[in-house]
Amino acid sequence: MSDRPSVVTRFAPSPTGYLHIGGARTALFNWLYARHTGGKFLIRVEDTDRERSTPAAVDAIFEGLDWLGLKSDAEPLFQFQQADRHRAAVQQLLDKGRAYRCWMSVEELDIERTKARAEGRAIRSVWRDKDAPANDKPFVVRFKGPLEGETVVEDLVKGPVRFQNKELDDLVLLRSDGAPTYNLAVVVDDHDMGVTHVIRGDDHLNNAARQTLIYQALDFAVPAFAHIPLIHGPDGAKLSKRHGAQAVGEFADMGYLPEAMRNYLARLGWGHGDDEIFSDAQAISWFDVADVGSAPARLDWAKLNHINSHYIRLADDHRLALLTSEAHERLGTALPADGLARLEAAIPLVKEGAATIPELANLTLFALKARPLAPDEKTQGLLTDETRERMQRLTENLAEAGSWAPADLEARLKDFAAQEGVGLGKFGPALRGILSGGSTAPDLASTLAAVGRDEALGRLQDALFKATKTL
RNA sequence: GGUCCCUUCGUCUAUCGGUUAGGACACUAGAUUUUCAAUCUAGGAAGAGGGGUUCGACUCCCCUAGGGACUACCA
Repeated sequence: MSDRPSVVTRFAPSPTGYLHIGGARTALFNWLYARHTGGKFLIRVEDTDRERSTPAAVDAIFEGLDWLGLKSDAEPLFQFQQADRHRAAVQQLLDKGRAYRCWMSVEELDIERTKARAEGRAIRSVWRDKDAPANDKPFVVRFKGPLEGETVVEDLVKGPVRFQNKELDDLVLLRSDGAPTYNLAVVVDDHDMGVTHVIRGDDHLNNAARQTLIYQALDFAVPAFAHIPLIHGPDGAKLSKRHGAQAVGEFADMGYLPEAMRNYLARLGWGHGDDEIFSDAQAISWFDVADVGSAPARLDWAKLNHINSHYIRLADDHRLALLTSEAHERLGTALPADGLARLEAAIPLVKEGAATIPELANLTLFALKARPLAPDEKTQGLLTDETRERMQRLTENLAEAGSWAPADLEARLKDFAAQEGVGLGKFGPALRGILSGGSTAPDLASTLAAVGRDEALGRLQDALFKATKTL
């Protein structure tokens, strides 16, 4: 009996840049499927292109996966390190007559390519059936694909996809410098890693047919394929810089929570009835690649915001305070020494109104300002003589408050309004303006309480009594 | 050009031959109101087009149109 888990999935990014949001979703689907089936989720870095692969990109990708909470069940594999194994597989193919050396020059290839294109057929090398001449010129090794018959890719998302073998060209397995190419390496590595389900982007569907042929030539079991559609921008075009963000790091910086990202990304292209908001545990128990939609989905910022605001409400206040303080630093807000404590006091009051962390930063501004607050124009306008005098009476009233608890403050404000014979609208806005310095703030009693007795009375005094008298 | 994939409200989706085509986001109107929100209620909004198959098609088949991928000694 084998102790190998029944399902093994993998995420195989090429380290040529940051972790793209589409790639993140691919990783998420692989992860979900592995978790759902009780299998394993592996990561393989496809760095066979030495020109374009960079260590910085490797770091960026792992950082992105880490942030998203997608951990590999084994040490990540670096494809380039398997090069010897890849070359051995090519030798095997050569020995079996399923591959051949090709001495076509770049120029010759160019000519053949344009010719083949004009004739609407796949390109063929003249060396496919020619004996090797005695020479030491550089050559590549190509796969010798069948010219007849068809290859069917049984795709879990798209259904069976049929390809005529004669349409598939003889792809390069080994470059002239002896380095293996992607199409060979994926097959060998996926086999060696025991991958049973290849879940990857739509853009690989055509390759799947060629790869299937290689699997067969090598006598490897062909894994199940699932080609998931790419994510498009809100306008339906391929996601690009002008859509706001592509890298998962950018989403993090924009104040989205990883759990919100997982929920949103899972919902993009996959669904479970009418469920919109669900936990990781629910996603894992419900997810099946076969249920992934076959059409590309567009990134919808409004919905992402909605889901994120849901998770912000659920999030722990201390965690939010930390994130919000980072956001404030990025925004250039001057944080007082007790900034974190002030944030933690203010966040429960405003978190329901925030869709992202920067919004939370904006909503907590009122609590962080240092005395004396610069009065904004609107508040100045509110302070007619009548209102100013009423506010002075209110300040004196508040100064006598025995309790600074929100409920008591609330009652006190109401009593004061009654005592003055006016509605809250007569002085509420002015009180708010003075307390917040013009920033938005929660309801008045909560704001008073969050700011604290001394600070609140101080702010009132600064605004109302500066030139006249002290309290 | 060739091969392949895709097509339900503005967006994400449900529907797996018989539904008043459902939900969510967004939007609109109203309620609430001490700012900004949030919240509550109500409302408008969809099967790309054309042929078939069938008693009956969003659902199955074909064609067209429109998107997209691949067509590298990139992955």
